[in-house]
Amino acid sequence: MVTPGSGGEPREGSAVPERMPTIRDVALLAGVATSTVSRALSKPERVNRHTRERIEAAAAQLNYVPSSQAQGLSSGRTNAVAVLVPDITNPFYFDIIRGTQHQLKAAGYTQLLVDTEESSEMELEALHKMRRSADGFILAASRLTDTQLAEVSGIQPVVTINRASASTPTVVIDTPSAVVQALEHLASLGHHRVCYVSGPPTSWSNRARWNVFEEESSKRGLEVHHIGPFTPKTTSGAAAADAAARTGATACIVFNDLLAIGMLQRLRERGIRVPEDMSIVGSDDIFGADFCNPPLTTIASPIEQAGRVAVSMLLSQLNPVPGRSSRQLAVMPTHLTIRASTGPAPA
Amino acid sequence: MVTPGSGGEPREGSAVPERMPTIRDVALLAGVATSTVSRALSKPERVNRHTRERIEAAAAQLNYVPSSQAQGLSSGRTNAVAVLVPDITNPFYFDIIRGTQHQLKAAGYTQLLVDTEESSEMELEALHKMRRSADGFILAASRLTDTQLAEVSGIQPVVTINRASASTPTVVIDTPSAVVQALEHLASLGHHRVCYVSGPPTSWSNRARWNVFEEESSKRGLEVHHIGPFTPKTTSGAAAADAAARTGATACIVFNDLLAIGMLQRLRERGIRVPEDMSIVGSDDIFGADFCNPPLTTIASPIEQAGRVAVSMLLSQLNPVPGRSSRQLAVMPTHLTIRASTGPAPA
DNA sequence: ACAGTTGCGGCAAGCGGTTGCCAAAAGTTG
DNA sequence: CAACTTTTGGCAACCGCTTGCCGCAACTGT
Repeated sequence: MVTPGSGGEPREGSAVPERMPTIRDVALLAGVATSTVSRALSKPERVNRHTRERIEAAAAQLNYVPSSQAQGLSSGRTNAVAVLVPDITNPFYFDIIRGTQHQLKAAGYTQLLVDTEESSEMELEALHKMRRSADGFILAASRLTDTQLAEVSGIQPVVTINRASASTPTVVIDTPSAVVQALEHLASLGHHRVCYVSGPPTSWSNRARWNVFEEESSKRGLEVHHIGPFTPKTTSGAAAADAAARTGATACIVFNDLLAIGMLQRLRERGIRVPEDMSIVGSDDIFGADFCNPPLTTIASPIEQAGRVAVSMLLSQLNPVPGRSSRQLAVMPTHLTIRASTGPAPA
Repeated sequence: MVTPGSGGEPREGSAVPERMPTIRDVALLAGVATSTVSRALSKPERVNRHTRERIEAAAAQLNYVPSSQAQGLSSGRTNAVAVLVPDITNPFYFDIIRGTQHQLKAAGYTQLLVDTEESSEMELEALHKMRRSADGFILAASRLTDTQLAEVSGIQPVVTINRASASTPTVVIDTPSAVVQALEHLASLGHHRVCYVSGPPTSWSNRARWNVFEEESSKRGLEVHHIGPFTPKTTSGAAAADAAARTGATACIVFNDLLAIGMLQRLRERGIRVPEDMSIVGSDDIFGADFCNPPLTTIASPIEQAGRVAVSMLLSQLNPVPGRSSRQLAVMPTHLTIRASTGPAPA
């Protein structure tokens, strides 16, 4: 229709559906059975070296790539791992994604990335729909209840990140202990009225941080305030900043950097100086925390590493070593990174 | 071994390998043949409504989810699209990933995310290894040569982003035209000596920007400088800043925001004021460009939308509508977002 | 030289769907 | 009411690969 040329030459820019070589083609070329090819490629020791080399040559010549689909069908494993994050938008998760991606690739797995949009329903749905296409799941900051989580992890291999639970292997980032550091830091700067700026109520780590905050603050005799919840986005920072200013607190520990950065912007607009009038501590040390204005004092977390560890834990669950039982909990250390958003309490 | 309890109750936290329901189970329960189930689920009109409802009920009851593997095996499509980006670390690609992810999910596709680490070899390798597991590819800022690209896109459906090529459908972000705007902006502020801070030499968009920059600068009688190439990361900003300062230029247009933000930091360290002593224009308007110090004037691009459009183009290539031939080129508009990093030329 | 191992490769039965083809059932028409 | 068309559902052959089982041949020890 387009070009009535002789013999249907491939149109430029469109895929030629030329049949891909199969294991059969390789077997034929190498003069062996398909089973031998399969073994030569996956369990090299199961096949004579000479035969194997012939097969490898044939495979190379044909440019053969096994179909992971077919492989999966018969072997029952997909060699893929799904990573579910509440919000792809959030730089925090990007570091996680980067970590998982890296480690998964190294182990020969494919990463299936899913954005659950902070919704436990979507999370469950993905978990359900993908159970056939992934060997395991990594849930970053899962919004699931304990019950749901237990149920899910009874059905398929799961590792959670920043969501402790008895039923599931977990890697948690130890922000609570750094909250203590942050509080000490603020106290030593002379702050007496401190405020916790809360993130999503469904977030386990938010609850964990608040608990420590409250406990430690009162232990130190500080006047404690609590505002929120706020959506953990820079855009919610304005509301958070206003609310924080109203409490009369001179220092805030904020659920995460995103929110903290948003607050910084708003405070600046309102002429509230940071740190002279108010100190701000964020959490996560995401991309941007070092170059915002002022640079943010924050609870630095090895986020990417957390992603990596999560993958390791999942993989050791998928391919268990008979002797050693796989680790159920990894705690990633954190520390306070002090930059310019914290300073002495106003006189 | 762990608990010698009676009858191997599932160990907490480990997956129970309970067999998943297959299409056969559904067929049995509904009292029809598997073929009918298959059809009821994929081509509803091909089956009597009453039968279909019975099948749907059975499927729901069994909690049946078709195995995408098996589906793919027989149908030849995987319902997955691979997205290759040069560097997951780079916020620019976050936005692309977000866009593709969104659109792919809406179309019922799975996204396979791959980091090619700025290497054309890894890109080719991924393209090759995954050709069985993905129906198509989206190459963001591909590092491939025209020849390689042509070859690849002759074999499989590909859409590129920010990498124009005759052989492949492409969505380009029209930064060049915004470079003109930026240049005008700078000229109107009285700048006469301008510098282009170059990104990776393998980047098509870098070349495109430089070409326009050079042409338009000289057309306007500006003294043009060129420094680089630099790796597009904030850490390269220091070197870039130093080099830029040495040229004597009063304004820089920088390959991307990452690099620009890095320069901002370095300039500040060196006591070179932005914009009083030097104006900086970035490109992309990534996360962070609005809250760095000073906020960055930049060429804003609808990055996420570019990702979405790329997916649309790919999908229309995968499922062609007989009548209409699919679009080969989409140009995304850009505009200059003026913030605080540009100002009048120093006297 | 003989029975017992061991190494290596082939056979064939799936894995869980899809789909071309066919036949029975149902609906149409003159 | 017979002949014809249209629905509708079943049969069975794959899709490409893995794997349990088997048998042959070469090797071992006595």
